[in-house]
Amino acid sequence: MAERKATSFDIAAKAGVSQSTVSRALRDSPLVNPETRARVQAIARELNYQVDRTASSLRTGNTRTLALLLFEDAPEAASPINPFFLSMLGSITKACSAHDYDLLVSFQHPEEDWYARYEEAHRADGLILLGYGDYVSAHPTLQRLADSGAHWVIWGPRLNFEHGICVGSDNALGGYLATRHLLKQGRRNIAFLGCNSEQAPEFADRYRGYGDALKEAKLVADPDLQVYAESFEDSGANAVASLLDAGLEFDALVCASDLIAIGAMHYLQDKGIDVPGEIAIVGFDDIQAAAYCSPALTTVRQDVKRAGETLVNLLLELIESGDETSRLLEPELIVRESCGS
Amino acid sequence: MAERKATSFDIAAKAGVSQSTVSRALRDSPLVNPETRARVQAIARELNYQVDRTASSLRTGNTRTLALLLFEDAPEAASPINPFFLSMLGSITKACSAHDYDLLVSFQHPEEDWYARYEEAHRADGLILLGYGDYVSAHPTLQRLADSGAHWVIWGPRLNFEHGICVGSDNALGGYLATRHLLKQGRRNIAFLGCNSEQAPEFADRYRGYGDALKEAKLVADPDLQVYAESFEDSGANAVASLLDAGLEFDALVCASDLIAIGAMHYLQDKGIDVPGEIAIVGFDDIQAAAYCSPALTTVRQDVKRAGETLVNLLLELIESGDETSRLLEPELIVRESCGS
DNA sequence: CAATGGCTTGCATACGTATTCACGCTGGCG
DNA sequence: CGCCAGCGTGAATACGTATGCAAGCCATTG
Repeated sequence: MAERKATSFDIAAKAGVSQSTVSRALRDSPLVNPETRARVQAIARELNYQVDRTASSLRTGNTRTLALLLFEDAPEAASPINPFFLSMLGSITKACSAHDYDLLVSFQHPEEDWYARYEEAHRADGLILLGYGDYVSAHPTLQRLADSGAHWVIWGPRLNFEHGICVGSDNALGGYLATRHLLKQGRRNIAFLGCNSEQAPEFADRYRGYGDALKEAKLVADPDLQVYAESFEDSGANAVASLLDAGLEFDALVCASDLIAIGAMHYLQDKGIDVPGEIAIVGFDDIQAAAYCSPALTTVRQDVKRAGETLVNLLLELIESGDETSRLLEPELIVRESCGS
Repeated sequence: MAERKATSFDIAAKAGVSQSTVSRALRDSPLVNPETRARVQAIARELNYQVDRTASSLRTGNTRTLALLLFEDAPEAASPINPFFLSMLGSITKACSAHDYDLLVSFQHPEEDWYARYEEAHRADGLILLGYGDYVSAHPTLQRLADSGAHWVIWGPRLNFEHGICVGSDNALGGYLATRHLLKQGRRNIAFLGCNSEQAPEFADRYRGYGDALKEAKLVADPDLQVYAESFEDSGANAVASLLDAGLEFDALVCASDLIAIGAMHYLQDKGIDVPGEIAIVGFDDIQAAAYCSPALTTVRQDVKRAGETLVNLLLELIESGDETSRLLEPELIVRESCGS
């Protein structure tokens, strides 16, 4: 069957009506006689007719498609994708399906001038930007995007652009919950892994929450126990190693991400240190691996399903009504084994 | 800037040439004078002009877009996506980017009549089908797709359709490698978890490889040690529980997927049984969590990166030259801790 | 009986691009 | 000096759909 695809004209001919009527009938327009509509729709089914979305988009000006732009630190094909973003991708895809929208997915080299490609090229009605803060929000082209009147949402901390909206977790609250829980367990020397990240400004908020919880407990955070880490296992291992090497006393770790936590946990276990017996650990994100490792990782869950739905819903409302506001989602502490409860 | 988007006519006016010339210049046609071309391109840049892909597609008949259809057992938004497919999604996305193609991602309810939506509706030039075998390959609409002359590739075991090509792992080889390795470690009572899966026919090939390795070692597979499981943690736990409850002797598990292996491993650990001391475990897939669990899981890696590239490359060649053949990819044994090496 | 209005339908056009066809101009050659 | 070749350009059109506008028909009403 290399035959030409059926068009609305073919249906029109077969139904003995005009192409306009076919178009209206297929879109359930009230203008067309119910009988005619039924006849046209029957013929359309019979011919396996599908509206040509390309032509339809050209005519109507909208694509019923959203574009997801993923910003990764290392966009080479070799590197694995951050598992948290991968889950977000899954939930966003499902949220789009639910609204009968299609989703274009694409990786972006942060250095590239990605600004124009999608909305400009009339490929999508709106954009979802996903990636660790600095790689996206500090990008000069984001300003251009904001100025362009395009429809977009971004995952991450709130930004001050006139157009475009932000959806993110309340990272400070998350850091606070993690730390308070450890304090309730009686831990007193709590270190924080993930300060001064260049990669992820959201870590700074988590760190702030950690400080708040200590302050509330009338404790002073020991500056030596607050160390740098990025969201990789290696980095978590290095961070905890530096603490051990310095001979510091600590009985718990609040980690700015699960990858850091898992790296740190494995390092401690390799050194024969019991987790959570000697050192309790709390992570952040609740990636899938958090539940699988031993001991299972207590962590601050960012509800990926709700996040994806929120991003998509807000973007669609923004497209339709043009008016929406940024949102902050509440994270949730998931207590497993690594915190010693 | 709510202004109208610039069109090729705007550029034409500004450059003092016709729209035809603009179109040719932007596509680097040799027909147009190099000077004119440079001038036109400069103006296009200046106006932030982007070719309207919708109109372009309508005219040329191709979209430079592929569609990825993901078939999941439980398409409700609540359920998490199988991590192996999620990684494939990532690698396919990257492979498309590398070819400057866009990727449409969409979940499919297996019961639905998904056949027509993409190529038919002129949304994509080709289709990639991804999901556990039966949900896709046994579907009646796949036959319609195969008959329709559409361009598509499917991940999984080879199928006999006239059109369309299959890319999959050599699952039998994988099962063989896993089992042979355990035999080399001196294990003799090796159970297999994942027989008779309704979900995943590829498990049957893995099981066959397991049998081949035993036969090669002149061992007879104990039928009691070959149990049913689907690719969920719970199912793995149940499977190994049934072995323990039956009081059977075994010193190793070959699992048809990593999720099964992780479920089984945790169950054994809960019962105070040492892995790999008393029981060695090998999984299949090499999902991210395999490296993170304790002990780290020895597993048969399906090279997700190469798989994604192969799917995309073959599909593109199929679209362009119309002639390609199915491929079988070699899996690789990744030795970690859970096998007791 | 004429006028009005509601209900259906068809005609014509626009969306923005890519490409076929035709044409004008320049220079070389007979 | 005239003709032809070839390069560069423009005019016109097609891709398939959605929709504003106009018109036809029938029934109702004054």
